[in-house]
Amino acid sequence: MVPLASGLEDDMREDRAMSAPTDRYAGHRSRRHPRPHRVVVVALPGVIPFELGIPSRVFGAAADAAGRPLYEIVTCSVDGGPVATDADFAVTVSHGLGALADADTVVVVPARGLDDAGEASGAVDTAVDAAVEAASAALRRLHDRRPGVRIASICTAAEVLARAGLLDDRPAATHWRHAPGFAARYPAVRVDAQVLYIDDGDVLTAAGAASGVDLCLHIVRRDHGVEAANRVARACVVPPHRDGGQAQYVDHPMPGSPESSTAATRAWALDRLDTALTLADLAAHAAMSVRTFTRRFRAEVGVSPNRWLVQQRVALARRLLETTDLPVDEVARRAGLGTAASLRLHMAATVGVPPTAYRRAFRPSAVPA
DNA sequence: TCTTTAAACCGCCAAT
DNA sequence: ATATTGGCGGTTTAAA
Repeated sequence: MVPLASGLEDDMREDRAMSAPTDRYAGHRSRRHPRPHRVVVVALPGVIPFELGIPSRVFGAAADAAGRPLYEIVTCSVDGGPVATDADFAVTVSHGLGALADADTVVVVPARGLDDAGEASGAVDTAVDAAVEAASAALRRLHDRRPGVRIASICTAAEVLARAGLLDDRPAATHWRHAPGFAARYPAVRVDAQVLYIDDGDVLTAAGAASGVDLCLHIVRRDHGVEAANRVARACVVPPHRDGGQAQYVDHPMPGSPESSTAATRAWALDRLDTALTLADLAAHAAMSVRTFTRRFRAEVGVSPNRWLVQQRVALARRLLETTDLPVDEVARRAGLGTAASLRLHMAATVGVPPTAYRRAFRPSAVPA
């Protein structure tokens, strides 16, 4: 008899689902052979070059074992104006929104002026506003006509998706500074300010620029598996996997309203992961009973306190393995996991790779095969 | 690998 | 009346 509510089982199921094809992406896979998967990056006027480069960098670095590119990248400027591109990658530039017609994945990147769009004053940059309007109308049409197309946004570009109605009744991530106004403007959107990114199937949103990298990696992982995504991560010199956050599967009461009462305690705990932290310690810091703390934590974060703690500890251990040559025992100690045996156990369960092999992928010289 | 033991988890429910 | 709290205890999980 398998325990029904075993969290570990859940996690392992998640991991398997993550590396295996799922039904909702079947369409993308079957279409892969006729022509490469086409990613269209939508640049609004005033686009921020740094953010514009994120999808092309990540998708551009994705290649199969033979080195052939897995994605074809087209950047299109909404207003038909010129877009500065990165010469390192084969990026086609298209003027206007026509390129959307045969997109498999669309990524909308943020632009200046979006972050304070529709602020209380009502003073909206009209050029940006017109472009947002045009882009969202085009996305709306695309979504209606070809429901399988993936549409993603990075940072404040969630504005465009929301305007198109694509986020109605769905969970969405956006930049934390942008979140309150955003939630007020689009009450139908379930804004989640806690997570890095949210994959809601055909609509995906990332919170900030760095999480935009995480989201793009996540897409590569879904399309082509963990190996391909890790190759991209190494090429881009970023950690291969930051989880989008379990909160995406939690029903948030309503956007904006409840300030998470455990956030301060989480930050506090993150600073002392190397020490022993009991549930009682955390509850004491939050000035709540253990029972209330556990319950609130579960509601706000989506996982139980200890499970979250272990996740954070494994994440820290991975960072140490990636960036230092500390002995595995020392890594385990600094991450608060006690012994190397414990670290190995957790990494096997969540990452699927034991510590030394994991390090070898990042620091070949430090760990002779 | 198996055993032991402490801690965590969460449904239930009376008290607030 | 409804909502939140926090103690209890059976079951599950993790560390040694």
